[in-house]
Amino acid sequence: MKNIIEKVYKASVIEENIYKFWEDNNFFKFNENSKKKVYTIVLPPPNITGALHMGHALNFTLQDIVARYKRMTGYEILWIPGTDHAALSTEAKVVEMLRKKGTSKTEIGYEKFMQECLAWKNKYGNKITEQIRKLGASCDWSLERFTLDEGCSKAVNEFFVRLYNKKLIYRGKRIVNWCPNCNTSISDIEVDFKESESELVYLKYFFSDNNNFLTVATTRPETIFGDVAIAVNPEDERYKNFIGQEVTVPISNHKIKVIADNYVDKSFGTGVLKVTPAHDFADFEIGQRHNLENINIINKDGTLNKKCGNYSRLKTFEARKIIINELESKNLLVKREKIKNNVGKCSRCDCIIESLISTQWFLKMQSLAKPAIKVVENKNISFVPERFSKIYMHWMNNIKDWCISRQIWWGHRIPAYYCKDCNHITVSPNKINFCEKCKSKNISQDGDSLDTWFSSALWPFSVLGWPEIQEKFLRCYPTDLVITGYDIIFFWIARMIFSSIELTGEIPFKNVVIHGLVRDAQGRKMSKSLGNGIDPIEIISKYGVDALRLTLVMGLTLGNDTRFSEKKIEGSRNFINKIWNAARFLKITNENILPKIEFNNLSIYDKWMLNKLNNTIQEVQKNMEKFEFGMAIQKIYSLFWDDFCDWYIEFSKIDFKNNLSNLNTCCYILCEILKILHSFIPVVTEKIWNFFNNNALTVSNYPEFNNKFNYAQDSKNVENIIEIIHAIRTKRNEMNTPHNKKINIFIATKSEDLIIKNSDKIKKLANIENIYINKKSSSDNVLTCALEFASINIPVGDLINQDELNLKLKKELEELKARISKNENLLQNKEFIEKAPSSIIKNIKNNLDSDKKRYFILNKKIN
RNA sequence: GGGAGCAUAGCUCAGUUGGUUAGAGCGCUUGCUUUACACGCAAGAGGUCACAGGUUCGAGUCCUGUUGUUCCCACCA
Repeated sequence: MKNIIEKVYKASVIEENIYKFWEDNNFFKFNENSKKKVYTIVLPPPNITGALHMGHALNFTLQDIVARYKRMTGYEILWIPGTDHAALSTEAKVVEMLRKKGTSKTEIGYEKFMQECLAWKNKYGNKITEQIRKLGASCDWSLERFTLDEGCSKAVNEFFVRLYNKKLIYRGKRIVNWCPNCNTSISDIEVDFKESESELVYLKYFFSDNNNFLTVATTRPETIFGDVAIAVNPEDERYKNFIGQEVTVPISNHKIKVIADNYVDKSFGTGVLKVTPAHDFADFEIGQRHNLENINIINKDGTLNKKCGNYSRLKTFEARKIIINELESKNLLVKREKIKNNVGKCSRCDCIIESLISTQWFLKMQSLAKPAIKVVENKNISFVPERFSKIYMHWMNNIKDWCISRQIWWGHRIPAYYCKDCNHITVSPNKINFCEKCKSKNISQDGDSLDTWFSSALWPFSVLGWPEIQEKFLRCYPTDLVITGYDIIFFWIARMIFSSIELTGEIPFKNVVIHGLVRDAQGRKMSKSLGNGIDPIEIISKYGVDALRLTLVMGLTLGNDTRFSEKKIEGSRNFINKIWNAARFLKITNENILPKIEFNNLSIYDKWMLNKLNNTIQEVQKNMEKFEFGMAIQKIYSLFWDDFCDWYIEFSKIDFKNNLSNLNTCCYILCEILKILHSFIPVVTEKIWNFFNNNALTVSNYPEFNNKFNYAQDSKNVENIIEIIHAIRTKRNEMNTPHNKKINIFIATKSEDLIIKNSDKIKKLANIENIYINKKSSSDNVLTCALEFASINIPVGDLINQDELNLKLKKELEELKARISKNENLLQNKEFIEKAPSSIIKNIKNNLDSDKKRYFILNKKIN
């Protein structure tokens, strides 16, 4: 064995086998017959486009930490993996691929195109599921799903039909966001408003019956062809008299009326607004209010249409420049000025969004939002951190109808059929071949597909077999947890909530845990355009998945962004190597070592360590229940490194020699720490566990807090020994005496017994030749260290600069003095004594006593 | 325009319901091949907790305001 365990932990070699070991043994498989309580986690299915990024790594790490923790604390875990068909993104990728091959989607046709997309899914979807495994995610692969598989499609159709029948889904000709590049409508939340430099141009609209004109300011002069009115605020004294009069649109020369509408801001521009209902959401509403015509002047490819005369076929932004020139040359321009305004861009391709009128399917939101607000208000669903519920609430309270149809092929085809004979629309979950009204066979299915989030919204229950109500659904729904980034609260979380309430009558999950973004070392968002993305899979092959997971979760605060850097991951790797070596040390010390507490043979050091472990288990468990992962791992880290390695193993080494009983206890403690570490760093812990156990760590039981490990007095004694050793080491350093040089010390103490009994430890860890207890040092030239229960004197030769030392002592004395008087004042303060809890008062009294003792000794020494 | 987050050591960040002398990792200084680990060990330096008020016996933590910064939402053409 000695030769087998490498001195440095080699992650890549070991990781390959461990996940396979878990999977082959079905450890992550949901057991329907289990009597355990079920804990269900909703896994956010990654897109099948591209590879997993750092955000996924964080997301899966957090989910897996919970899954493994819950599994070890006795739950039956249901965690169903899957992928999302990512309608628009995938279609764009496949279209691009076809373009490179010299063909196109229209050329190959619908069926063939869908096959191409499916081929893409099979290729890249599998790559992604492999990567999820690499991240160590302990999900049940036998239940893997895809948002476009048969079951999900069935759920989607059912959803559509039910809501259509309730008149919550409707088809209408309305203004929508149109991406000329993706060539489809998109929903409001897929538009990002970005500040950009624009030009505000002031145009003259002449009155029909005189030579006066009104000046209108606009950033989009090319849309004048679609003007149907100009609007002023009814309260605006400047323009009151013009309301109802007729003006001529410049260049276009069609006549429109001046109308009054409260929407118009008197202070912006000239206070006169041109109304173009077909190409502006606000104008659309004005148009509705005043019963105005919608003149669509923009084609779906972002060019002006034939209503624009000479300007037709030009891109809107090209036409704009030329129109401004023409206006200028015809003296129809008053002025131009640079302004900053928000321009809507497509969140997927960053192309400028056109607003235009189009026939689309919409989901009516008002009535769906109400119960979705209530369940969060009532805390049936809790957001962690809490503040995200406010963001959710605000959005839900101001929600608008959701445009759910997309002019693309890859996705769930809209289950609506149009009758060419009677114009009736039949909406059906199954394919039909005749009109439900006139029975004509002359029907065709809607060519559009549904927004990808329409199917994601059903994910928590569609993966449980809904619309059929199966045993699994009854047992596992509502689910317990979903973890996701704050960037998809609206896209996904909100939509799952209202869909679930509407369709199942239940909330989809009880807890929504929100994490932030993973940024680069400089705090920048990782992005393709910046080229600063770090591939988690590359990091895994270099440092191992445990190191990656540890880095992502160390110091993490939920909801806040976190930075990832090479430096950080080195630290994590070092920690993992430390665990590896501690285990290696125990194993090579005695091959027959077993994780077993030898209660008859416990030293005070064992008891001290068990006591610490026990307390940490309790604290960590509290943190885990509250999803405080960063805090939990911090405590385990410190327990392992600072307490277990730096003190406990070092103490134990002295007793080890051939004492297997002592080693076994040490091994037991290590294995308990492995258990609480396992959910964070599953691979290395499983591997090490394997040194000492025949079973699998991943299905072992999480340790529980136990009062029998409350060894208060022994622990206190060990703390005192540690304090002595630490004090000596510090003094040694002040004396410039290296650790490898033995020294003698004199200790004055009332705890003579304790020190005698543990002198071997003190001698070893502080490298002492002789300890003289309660004897006077022959030399007067000594360094003094005053502890609460002992005073240590170290004889020194002429090695030491006495002045420097006195300076230090004086500084310490000053500090002591200040603290003593502060605490004395505090204890004399009546209000403090009355109001402060007794434990605080007691602590202050204790501190005061020990400070006074130290002060006394040091003061004596210095004078 | 509305809302939210952040501001703590040189850097990156923790800090749970207010409670002794505010923590970690990295970096830095000094020393060390001490029977696992130099991806290590030991010791150390380094902080008016952004600023100004307030509540309280007691404030990094609660309240009000200010400044800086990041983000989200919103139809200023």
